[in-house]
Amino acid sequence: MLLIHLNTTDERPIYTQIADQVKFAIASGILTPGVLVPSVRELSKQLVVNPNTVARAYRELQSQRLLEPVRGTGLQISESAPDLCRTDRREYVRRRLRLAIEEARRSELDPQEIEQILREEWSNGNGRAE
Amino acid sequence: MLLIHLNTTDERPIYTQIADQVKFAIASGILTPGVLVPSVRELSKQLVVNPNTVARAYRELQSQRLLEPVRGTGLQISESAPDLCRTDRREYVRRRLRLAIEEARRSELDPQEIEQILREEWSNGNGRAE
Amino acid sequence: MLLIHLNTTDERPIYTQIADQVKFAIASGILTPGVLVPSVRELSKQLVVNPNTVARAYRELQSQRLLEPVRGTGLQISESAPDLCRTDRREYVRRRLRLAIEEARRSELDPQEIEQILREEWSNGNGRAE
Amino acid sequence: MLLIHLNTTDERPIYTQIADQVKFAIASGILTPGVLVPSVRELSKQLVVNPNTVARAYRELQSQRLLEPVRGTGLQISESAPDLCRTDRREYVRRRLRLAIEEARRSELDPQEIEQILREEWSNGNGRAE
DNA sequence: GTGGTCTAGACCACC
DNA sequence: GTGGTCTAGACCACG
Repeated sequence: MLLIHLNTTDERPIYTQIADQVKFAIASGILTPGVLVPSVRELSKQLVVNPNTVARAYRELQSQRLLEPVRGTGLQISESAPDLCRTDRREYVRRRLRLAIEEARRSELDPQEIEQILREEWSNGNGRAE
Repeated sequence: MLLIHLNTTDERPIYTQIADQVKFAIASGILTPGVLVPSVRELSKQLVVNPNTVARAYRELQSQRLLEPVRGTGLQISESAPDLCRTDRREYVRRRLRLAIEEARRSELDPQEIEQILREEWSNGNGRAE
Repeated sequence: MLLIHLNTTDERPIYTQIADQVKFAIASGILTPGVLVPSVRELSKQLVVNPNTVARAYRELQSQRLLEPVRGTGLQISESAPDLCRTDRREYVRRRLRLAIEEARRSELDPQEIEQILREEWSNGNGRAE
Repeated sequence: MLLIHLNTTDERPIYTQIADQVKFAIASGILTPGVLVPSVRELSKQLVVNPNTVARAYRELQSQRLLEPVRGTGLQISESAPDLCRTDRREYVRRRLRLAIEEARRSELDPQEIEQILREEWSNGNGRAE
């Protein structure tokens, strides 16, 4: 069962949030090759979201060869998806962290203070659920 | 002299880029209370941007009590601006880092790997001139 | 249904009149949390003003956390809006009255005479339908 | 000696503030017919204000027949000024108070609460020197 | 000269 | 359909 959590206050578009979480589910083995993702209508109902939004997320995933259509049945995880997602994921995480760190440096805040913040924020979340 | 650089590839709106750079200039002491910011028309000419866009940036800064109008003369840095900007900046940096870290966690990548990436990215930039 | 009336003789800008009337509507319970305000285009058509003017009014309300965007859908009254508007309204009324009274004092008119005027003007309006 | 206090945070234009205070000074007998008001240059220096601003205030006062030019000498208080100002002043004060009260009513705040605020604000200032 | 308001209209992302 | 961004240009009040 695929669990997706949307954050409407997040500035990122909803379709991106959906696509990213599908990718994470693939990378972590929750979704494996051959498994069908929920139908657009079903997922849109579950997430209380416009069907177009889910369709767009799936479209993105198809264009990245992570989902492939099975005629008359739905969309399934592709054979190559796990590999693609695992490397993607690492690069993605690295890139986001790098951007945040670069911006922190550009703010001309004292580097020691930045390091302090980094330490705090990293340890903050460790050990808690969600 | 206030130097503002617009990044057209940056996804953030122009007025935000302007406002943020004014804030950084205040936080780092380049702009001090009582100093007039460049006039809307002047800055818009310098940045090759519509005057309305600059005006909007300045309006945001006014609503945050960082700029105050001197009638018929222009907009000046408020007395309280430096304090506000310094704490703002810290909060801003912290928030960006926290969001990136939270997303990294959500990716279900191995925490040790995340920490490794964090270390690498942080030390990467240190020691180099930007 | 939200009814907004613009007063062209009022010296206050149109966007302020719009924003204030939305606030009053929230304070008096005509608009409740979760309700969508009329779309920018619709209200601008109804009021025969430029869409940008309505958008600006809504932007002010957003920056005061009274409206929040529902992406692709519109702007809704925030959960905290009623409380904010009710206290705001009281402060607003108080401020206007204080300013008028202060100016009356500064006029060096006999205080007894001012009090007399205050009484008259206050009782004048009571009991009549506006 | 004419004492004028400008409030730069007041939303009213400076030239209006100057003109009004001259009127109050006439109404209260500080300035009497035949007395010369300070020259534009002198008053502008004293108030740290653009000479144009003082000139405009004086222009308004002349157009209301409160000041009259004495060739080669300056502007003097007119014979009829005190009467004009005294009635003006009462009407002015009354009008400002009425407008504030009307707006308070329009806010649909509970009338009892408005009366409460009125009482508080009125008694607040009594007894203190400003 | 300054900022503020408003109009008109284009283009974009999102749902 | 929705709001958001940006441009272009007119007009106003203030100093």
